[in-house]
Amino acid sequence: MTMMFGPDDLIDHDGPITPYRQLAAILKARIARGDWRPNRPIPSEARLVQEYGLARSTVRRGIAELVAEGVLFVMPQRGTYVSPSDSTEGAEG
Amino acid sequence: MTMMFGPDDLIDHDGPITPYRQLAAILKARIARGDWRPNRPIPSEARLVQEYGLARSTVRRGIAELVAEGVLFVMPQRGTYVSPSDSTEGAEG
DNA sequence: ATCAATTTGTTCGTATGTATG
DNA sequence: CCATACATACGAACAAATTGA
Repeated sequence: MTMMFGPDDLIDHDGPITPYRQLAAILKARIARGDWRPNRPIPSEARLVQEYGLARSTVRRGIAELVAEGVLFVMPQRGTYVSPSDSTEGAEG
Repeated sequence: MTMMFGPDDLIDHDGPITPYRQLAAILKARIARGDWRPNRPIPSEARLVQEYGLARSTVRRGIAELVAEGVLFVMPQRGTYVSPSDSTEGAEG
Protein backbone atom coordinates (compact mmCIF):
# COMPACT_ATOMS: atom_id res chain seq x y z
CA MET A 1 0.00 0.00 0.00
CA THR A 2 1.21 3.47 -0.78
CA MET A 3 0.97 6.50 1.45
CA MET A 4 -0.94 9.14 -0.46
CA PHE A 5 -0.74 12.06 1.93
CA GLY A 6 1.33 13.21 4.82
CA PRO A 7 1.22 15.91 7.46
CA ASP A 8 3.50 18.16 5.50
CA ASP A 9 1.97 17.56 2.11
CA LEU A 10 1.44 20.72 0.19
CA ILE A 11 -1.48 21.79 -1.92
CA ASP A 12 -0.95 21.76 -5.67
CA HIS A 13 -2.85 24.82 -6.80
CA ASP A 14 -2.31 24.05 -10.48
CA GLY A 15 -3.14 20.36 -10.29
CA PRO A 16 -6.25 18.74 -11.73
CA ILE A 17 -7.70 18.14 -8.26
CA THR A 18 -9.25 21.17 -6.60
CA PRO A 19 -7.40 22.41 -3.50
CA TYR A 20 -10.36 21.87 -1.20
CA ARG A 21 -10.56 18.23 -2.26
CA GLN A 22 -6.84 17.85 -1.77
CA LEU A 23 -7.19 19.23 1.74
CA ALA A 24 -10.08 16.89 2.51
CA ALA A 25 -8.00 13.94 1.37
CA ILE A 26 -5.01 15.09 3.40
CA LEU A 27 -7.03 15.58 6.58
CA LYS A 28 -8.73 12.24 6.08
CA ALA A 29 -5.37 10.55 5.71
CA ARG A 30 -3.99 12.26 8.79
CA ILE A 31 -7.00 11.16 10.81
CA ALA A 32 -6.67 7.60 9.57
CA ARG A 33 -3.01 7.77 10.50
CA GLY A 34 -3.91 8.81 14.02
CA ASP A 35 -2.64 12.36 14.01
CA TRP A 36 -5.91 13.35 15.66
CA ARG A 37 -8.02 10.92 17.65
CA PRO A 38 -11.83 10.63 17.90
CA ASN A 39 -13.49 13.37 19.95
CA ARG A 40 -10.31 15.43 19.68
CA PRO A 41 -10.14 18.75 17.80
CA ILE A 42 -8.27 19.14 14.56
CA PRO A 43 -6.33 22.40 14.04
CA SER A 44 -8.42 25.55 13.76
CA GLU A 45 -9.40 26.92 10.38
CA ALA A 46 -6.92 29.74 10.83
CA ARG A 47 -4.20 27.20 11.61
CA LEU A 48 -4.99 25.18 8.51
CA VAL A 49 -4.98 28.37 6.45
CA GLN A 50 -1.40 29.00 7.55
CA GLU A 51 -0.29 25.41 7.31
CA TYR A 52 -1.55 24.75 3.81
CA GLY A 53 -1.55 28.21 2.30
CA LEU A 54 -5.25 28.23 1.49
CA ALA A 55 -7.99 30.78 1.82
CA ARG A 56 -10.26 30.24 4.77
CA SER A 57 -13.22 29.69 2.50
CA THR A 58 -11.30 26.87 0.85
CA VAL A 59 -10.41 25.33 4.18
CA ARG A 60 -14.03 25.49 5.28
CA ARG A 61 -15.07 23.83 2.06
CA GLY A 62 -12.69 20.97 2.62
CA ILE A 63 -13.88 20.56 6.19
CA ALA A 64 -17.51 20.66 5.07
CA GLU A 65 -16.69 17.77 2.78
CA LEU A 66 -15.56 15.63 5.69
CA VAL A 67 -18.45 16.75 7.88
CA ALA A 68 -20.80 15.56 5.15
CA GLU A 69 -18.98 12.23 5.16
CA GLY A 70 -19.31 11.99 8.91
CA VAL A 71 -15.56 12.07 9.44
CA LEU A 72 -15.68 15.37 11.30
CA PHE A 73 -18.23 17.30 13.32
CA VAL A 74 -18.22 20.98 14.21
CA MET A 75 -18.92 22.59 17.56
CA PRO A 76 -19.55 26.29 16.81
CA GLN A 77 -17.23 28.69 18.55
CA ARG A 78 -15.39 25.69 19.90
CA GLY A 79 -13.69 23.78 17.17
CA THR A 80 -13.89 20.99 14.62
CA TYR A 81 -13.60 17.46 16.00
CA VAL A 82 -12.90 13.99 14.75
CA SER A 83 -16.07 11.93 14.79
CA PRO A 84 -16.11 8.93 17.10
CA SER A 85 -15.92 5.87 14.89
CA ASP A 86 -18.00 2.77 15.63
CA SER A 87 -15.75 0.16 14.13
CA THR A 88 -12.23 1.48 14.06
CA GLU A 89 -12.00 2.33 17.74
CA GLY A 90 -12.40 0.34 20.87
CA ALA A 91 -9.21 -1.64 20.57
CA GLU A 92 -7.44 0.16 23.36
CA GLY A 93 -9.65 2.39 24.97
CA MET B 1 13.68 14.68 -37.23
CA THR B 2 12.35 18.11 -38.01
CA MET B 3 10.44 20.43 -35.77
CA MET B 4 7.06 20.99 -37.33
CA PHE B 5 5.52 23.43 -34.94
CA GLY B 6 6.60 25.96 -32.38
CA PRO B 7 5.09 28.08 -29.65
CA ASP B 8 4.69 31.04 -31.94
CA ASP B 9 3.45 29.19 -34.98
CA LEU B 10 0.47 30.78 -36.59
CA ILE B 11 -2.64 29.26 -38.05
CA ASP B 12 -2.92 29.20 -41.83
CA HIS B 13 -6.56 29.88 -42.43
CA ASP B 14 -6.25 29.40 -46.19
CA GLY B 15 -4.29 26.18 -46.08
CA PRO B 16 -5.55 22.66 -46.80
CA ILE B 17 -5.44 21.67 -43.15
CA THR B 18 -8.36 22.84 -41.05
CA PRO B 19 -7.44 25.33 -38.31
CA TYR B 20 -8.56 23.05 -35.50
CA ARG B 21 -6.28 20.28 -36.77
CA GLN B 22 -3.43 22.73 -37.06
CA LEU B 23 -4.01 23.76 -33.49
CA ALA B 24 -4.14 20.15 -32.34
CA ALA B 25 -0.84 19.47 -34.07
CA ILE B 26 0.72 22.58 -32.58
CA LEU B 27 -0.39 21.77 -29.06
CA LYS B 28 0.75 18.19 -29.46
CA ALA B 29 4.17 19.37 -30.58
CA ARG B 30 4.45 21.81 -27.72
CA ILE B 31 3.55 19.08 -25.24
CA ALA B 32 6.10 16.72 -26.77
CA ARG B 33 8.62 19.52 -26.54
CA GLY B 34 7.92 19.92 -22.85
CA ASP B 35 6.23 23.31 -22.86
CA TRP B 36 3.62 21.82 -20.56
CA ARG B 37 4.29 18.85 -18.31
CA PRO B 38 2.02 15.92 -17.39
CA ASN B 39 -0.69 16.80 -14.87
CA ARG B 40 -0.06 20.47 -15.58
CA PRO B 41 -2.64 22.74 -17.20
CA ILE B 42 -2.29 24.04 -20.71
CA PRO B 43 -3.33 27.67 -21.29
CA SER B 44 -7.02 28.43 -20.92
CA GLU B 45 -9.31 28.38 -23.92
CA ALA B 46 -9.54 32.17 -23.80
CA ARG B 47 -5.75 32.37 -23.77
CA LEU B 48 -5.45 30.09 -26.81
CA VAL B 49 -8.10 32.14 -28.58
CA GLN B 50 -5.94 35.22 -28.16
CA GLU B 51 -2.66 33.50 -28.88
CA TYR B 52 -3.68 31.85 -32.14
CA GLY B 53 -6.45 34.15 -33.31
CA LEU B 54 -9.05 31.41 -33.45
CA ALA B 55 -12.70 31.26 -32.52
CA ARG B 56 -13.31 29.62 -29.21
CA SER B 57 -15.32 26.86 -30.85
CA THR B 58 -12.30 26.08 -32.99
CA VAL B 59 -10.03 25.92 -29.98
CA ARG B 60 -12.43 23.63 -28.21
CA ARG B 61 -12.57 21.40 -31.25
CA GLY B 62 -8.82 21.14 -31.37
CA ILE B 63 -8.67 20.33 -27.68
CA ALA B 64 -11.40 17.72 -28.07
CA GLU B 65 -9.23 16.09 -30.70
CA LEU B 66 -6.38 15.66 -28.24
CA VAL B 67 -8.70 14.56 -25.48
CA ALA B 68 -9.96 11.82 -27.78
CA GLU B 69 -6.35 10.80 -28.38
CA GLY B 70 -5.68 10.71 -24.67
CA VAL B 71 -3.11 13.49 -24.87
CA LEU B 72 -5.19 15.86 -22.79
CA PHE B 73 -7.90 15.49 -20.18
CA VAL B 74 -10.38 18.06 -18.98
CA MET B 75 -11.35 18.71 -15.39
CA PRO B 76 -14.65 20.61 -15.52
CA GLN B 77 -14.57 24.03 -13.93
CA ARG B 78 -10.84 23.62 -13.48
CA GLY B 79 -8.86 23.43 -16.65
CA THR B 80 -7.42 21.26 -19.40
CA TYR B 81 -4.44 19.16 -18.40
CA VAL B 82 -1.69 17.19 -20.04
CA SER B 83 -2.30 13.49 -19.55
CA PRO B 84 0.31 11.57 -17.61
CA SER B 85 2.01 9.56 -20.34
CA ASP B 86 3.77 6.25 -19.77
CA SER B 87 6.04 6.29 -22.78
CA THR B 88 6.08 9.68 -24.46
CA GLU B 89 7.50 11.63 -21.55
CA GLY B 90 11.10 12.12 -20.69
CA ALA B 91 13.07 10.16 -18.15
CA GLU B 92 13.72 13.17 -15.99
CA GLY B 93 11.11 13.69 -13.35
C1' DA C 1 -18.40 43.19 34.27
C1' DT C 2 -14.64 44.52 31.01
C1' DC C 3 -10.95 43.41 27.85
C1' DA C 4 -8.48 40.62 24.66
C1' DA C 5 -7.69 36.45 22.06
C1' DT C 6 -9.60 32.54 19.74
C1' DT C 7 -12.85 30.04 16.76
C1' DT C 8 -16.71 29.13 13.85
C1' DG C 9 -20.64 31.48 10.97
C1' DT C 10 -21.83 34.57 7.33
C1' DT C 11 -21.66 37.70 3.52
C1' DC C 12 -19.73 40.51 -0.02
C1' DG C 13 -16.56 41.38 -3.89
C1' DT C 14 -13.16 39.91 -7.35
C1' DA C 15 -10.97 36.69 -10.41
C1' DT C 16 -10.47 32.55 -13.24
C1' DG C 17 -12.12 28.63 -15.95
C1' DT C 18 -15.36 25.44 -18.09
C1' DA C 19 -20.29 24.60 -20.14
C1' DT C 20 -23.72 26.19 -23.03
C1' DG C 21 -26.40 29.07 -26.26
C1' DC D 1 -17.41 37.28 -31.05
C1' DC D 2 -20.72 38.05 -26.75
C1' DA D 3 -23.69 36.67 -22.78
C1' DT D 4 -25.16 33.62 -19.12
C1' DA D 5 -24.59 29.93 -15.72
C1' DC D 6 -21.97 27.22 -12.64
C1' DA D 7 -17.86 25.84 -9.85
C1' DT D 8 -13.84 27.16 -7.67
C1' DA D 9 -10.46 30.14 -5.09
C1' DC D 10 -8.84 34.23 -2.68
C1' DG D 11 -9.43 38.34 0.32
C1' DA D 12 -11.73 41.10 3.51
C1' DA D 13 -14.95 42.24 6.91
C1' DC D 14 -18.18 41.55 10.57
C1' DA D 15 -21.10 38.69 13.90
C1' DA D 16 -21.51 35.46 17.75
C1' DA D 17 -19.85 32.45 21.25
C1' DT D 18 -16.04 30.67 24.03
C1' DT D 19 -12.08 31.15 26.95
C1' DG D 20 -8.94 33.27 30.13
C1' DA D 21 -7.14 37.14 32.71
